[in-house]
Amino acid sequence: MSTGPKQALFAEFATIGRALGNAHRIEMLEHLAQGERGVDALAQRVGLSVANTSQHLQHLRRAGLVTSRRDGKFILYRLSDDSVTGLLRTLFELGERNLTGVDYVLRGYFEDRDNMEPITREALLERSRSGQVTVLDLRPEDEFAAGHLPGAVNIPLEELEARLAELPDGCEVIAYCRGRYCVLSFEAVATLRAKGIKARRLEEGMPEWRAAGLPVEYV
Amino acid sequence: MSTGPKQALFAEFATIGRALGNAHRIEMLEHLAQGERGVDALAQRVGLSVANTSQHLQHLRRAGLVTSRRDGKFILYRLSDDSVTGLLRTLFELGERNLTGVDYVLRGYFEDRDNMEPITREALLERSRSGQVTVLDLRPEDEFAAGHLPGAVNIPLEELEARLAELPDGCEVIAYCRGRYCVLSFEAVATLRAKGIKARRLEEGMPEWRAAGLPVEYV
DNA sequence: GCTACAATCAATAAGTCGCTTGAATGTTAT
DNA sequence: ATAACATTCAAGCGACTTATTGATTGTAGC
Repeated sequence: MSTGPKQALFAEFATIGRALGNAHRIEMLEHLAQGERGVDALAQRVGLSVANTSQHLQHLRRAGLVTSRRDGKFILYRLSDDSVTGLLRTLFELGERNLTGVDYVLRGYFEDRDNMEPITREALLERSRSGQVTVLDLRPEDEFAAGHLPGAVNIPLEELEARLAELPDGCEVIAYCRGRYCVLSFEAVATLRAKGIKARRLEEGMPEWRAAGLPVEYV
Repeated sequence: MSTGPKQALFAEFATIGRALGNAHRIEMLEHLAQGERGVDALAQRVGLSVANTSQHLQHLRRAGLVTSRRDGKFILYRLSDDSVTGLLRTLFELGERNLTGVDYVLRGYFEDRDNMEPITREALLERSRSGQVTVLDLRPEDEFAAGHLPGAVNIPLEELEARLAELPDGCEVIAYCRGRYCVLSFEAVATLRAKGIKARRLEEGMPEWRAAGLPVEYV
């Protein structure tokens, strides 16, 4: 009926919605939440062609979710705003609460999700003060270098089995990675338990930790 | 590349994004944030055919954003969760900050947005305690009846010019409606000022007021 | 039962999205 | 300059989305 300013505004907001309406783009946002990246690097991580990745990124930019800057040959993209992480988090929480499909996937893939019961940030802080735990970061080295939890050990998931010896004995391992739904830590916990090592997942990942204003280490 | 659980999860979350990726659906959500509605009633308010509205609503339901219940001949839809309002709000804030188009629309339509400078909830609470202001609700009567600001006067926008006499003299009018971007209050402020009445907009609308846990009147 | 009405379904046409391919632009290093 | 590389553009294809139409299901009231 009326096609006034309200419709025009909502049409604008809808472009943000559409930008979030694709699994690849959400995955890209999760990666960019770790730090800025070039197109090629991102393309590799999400397993898409460079041209395709570039188009997705422009889609995200049109929606105001990412910005870019040139650095020599590279064009580096990053989240345009800390609140993008917040938007993603709200999206995830809502999905986990109201979408049956989410629960289905989580249960289907990680049979015993009950045993996977994650530990919260607060609980981790408390327990790490008394030195009872080893904090394990499963992301690639460059993401680890761009900021990680204080005192965390970095072993990228692919190398975990080969480098089990680096983990101190008798300590419970708390694994974390990119975010709430990043699978690295899920797989790590499964691997560790199969080897008889006590392990649990941290509820959330690096961006949420950062967003909560908790200390970040760059060593 | 890998099409693991992460991709499956993100695909689920993307359905929420797609649901938000259409201006009509966002408008529907804003209406449903006022209270539950039948398909026909909603269709009229957003100016779409019933069949089309029904399809949009099913889209929203698939995304877990709305639920429905049967009441006699009617099927009433409502937001499935208070956090949907929160998601919308985050979306709006992000858009207002990062989308040039939003600013363009706001400026283009309401030439002197500076004069429109809205008043915050807190400021309204403070000033209304000393009785200096008239709070004006511009929504249709049924939405007013489903909950409104304490002490508010209800004059639907279409009737405003005819019912100016109902407003007390010498009092500044604070106008509000469905939400941050609902135009009713914008138009009302313009109308009132043209008549020489001091008027300002409340920054946000009913759902945000409710979400903030502030008192709601049902008289 | 039959009628009236609310809502959904099914089929369609026009438009948009997502991915691929190959060419074009822009920057660095030789 | 020229070569090498990162990124973007442009065209094209198949798949999905949106709005319309008319038929269908389900409920209330006679």
